[in-house]
Amino acid sequence: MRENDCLQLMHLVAMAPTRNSDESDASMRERLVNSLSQSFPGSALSKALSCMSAEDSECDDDMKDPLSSSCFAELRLDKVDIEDDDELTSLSWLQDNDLLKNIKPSDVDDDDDSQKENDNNHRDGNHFNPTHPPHVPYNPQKHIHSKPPYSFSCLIFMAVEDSPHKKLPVKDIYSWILNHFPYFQNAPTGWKNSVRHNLSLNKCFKKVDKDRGQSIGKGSLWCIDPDYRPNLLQALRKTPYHPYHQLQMLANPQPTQQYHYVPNGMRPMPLTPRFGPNTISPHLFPFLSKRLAQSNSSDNNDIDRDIQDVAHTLVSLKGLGNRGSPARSSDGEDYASNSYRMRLKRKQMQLKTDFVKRRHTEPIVVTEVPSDDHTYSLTNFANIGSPASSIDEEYDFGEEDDNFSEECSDMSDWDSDMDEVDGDIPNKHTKVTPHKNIHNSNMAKITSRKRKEMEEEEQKKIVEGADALLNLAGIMTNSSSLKSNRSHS
DNA sequence: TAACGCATAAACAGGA
DNA sequence: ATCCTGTTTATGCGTT
Repeated sequence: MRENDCLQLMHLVAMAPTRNSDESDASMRERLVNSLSQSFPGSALSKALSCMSAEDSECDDDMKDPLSSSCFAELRLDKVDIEDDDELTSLSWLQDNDLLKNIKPSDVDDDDDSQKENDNNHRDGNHFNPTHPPHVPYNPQKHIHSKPPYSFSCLIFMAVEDSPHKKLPVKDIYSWILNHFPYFQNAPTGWKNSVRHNLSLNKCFKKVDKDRGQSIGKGSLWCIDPDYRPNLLQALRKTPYHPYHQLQMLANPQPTQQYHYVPNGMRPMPLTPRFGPNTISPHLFPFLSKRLAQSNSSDNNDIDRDIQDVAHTLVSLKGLGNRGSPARSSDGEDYASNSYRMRLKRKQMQLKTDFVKRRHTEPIVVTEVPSDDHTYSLTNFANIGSPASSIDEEYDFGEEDDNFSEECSDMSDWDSDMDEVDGDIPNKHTKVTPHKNIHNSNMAKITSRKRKEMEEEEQKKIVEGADALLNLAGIMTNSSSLKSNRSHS
């Protein structure tokens, strides 16, 4: 099964749009693998890609599951060996792909230069580089003297979302930020004040009533206001240094990409890989996939919530609009072709209908204006929802949600649709590959209960694989996420 | 230029 | 008394 996923992933990697139309699948795959491994050494996805690329039998089985970690997990980059880190200059992948071939070496080496500058600033005293160089992929463990390019809102959001119960006391928020962004270990202590200030003032965050008998010390638990969660997701999406941006840039060159035209008439080079408001955001899906990956040990409610929220966001984003990108699938079909877009559009409409049915009382909180992302100032939608006195009333921390799976089961044409888009993705119910035939023959010997468990497990993996594949190709995968949700039912 | 988002600093109150 | 948490106000900077 996992090998099958790997093959699918490789297929999609090969499908991913290339900058050079005549570039081979192999070279494209190699580019992706190099890109990921160089920019984010140790990341689960890059390891998984490396395993598949090299067909390395020594790779752990776990590494073949590229969705075992989320964007947040990626942010939790292990402390990498300094030597290795130096070798893996963050921009080398750009050079490899001719994206920086027109830029002066001094520019290319800005990563190191900025680091040296940061070191100098640090030695000078209390100076910390206030901003991270816009053209250097940010590595929180490496650029420990660069202020993270994330707002405090995003940092808090990530911390809370990365917690098991999506609620944290302020002290743990501090800890999460310190652990993931060593910059703050040496930064002036004012940042804690800023965190508290943000928690208090930012409407995205709400205090949770402490459970009785729960001893967390002083203070309350903080969680994300579900009404504002899409805003935070969008704000995070617009953050230019997300680990998956490089993958995004390779797999889905954006027509909205801002380009800097070099003077000698050479090819333009991308500036900060900033997303436009309607572009596809792959990093949303690793986040979702984390919840999927956690599904083995948690109930489905959180998954439902994330699927809903992310899909809700993406539907609203009209994220199918990979506008103008003449990407082609492996069978030569133009992603921008009418037939392709029509099929995706059908799925989009299906999703839309579903979510309108399910969450018709909840406003769509997706903005195209950055100023609407954050909520120091009140926005109208915030008052539409029910003013529950306790956040627990709005935000279920673990109750089962049965309705959603039932509604999703109505989406009968999903499988066929998926097969149209990518014929290699197996149908979760009826279509059986030869590989699965063998599998099913063995399954027949097992008790029905055990078989059901195994099937559920397998479906999760299928969906995760499909998610990864589509993400790599820059295709919206809320559909596959919803499929996964249905598979839980 | 104004409005806004955001960061930062500071004062203050209340609780552990 | 001290520290932590939470709230509020003020200010400055950058962006739109």
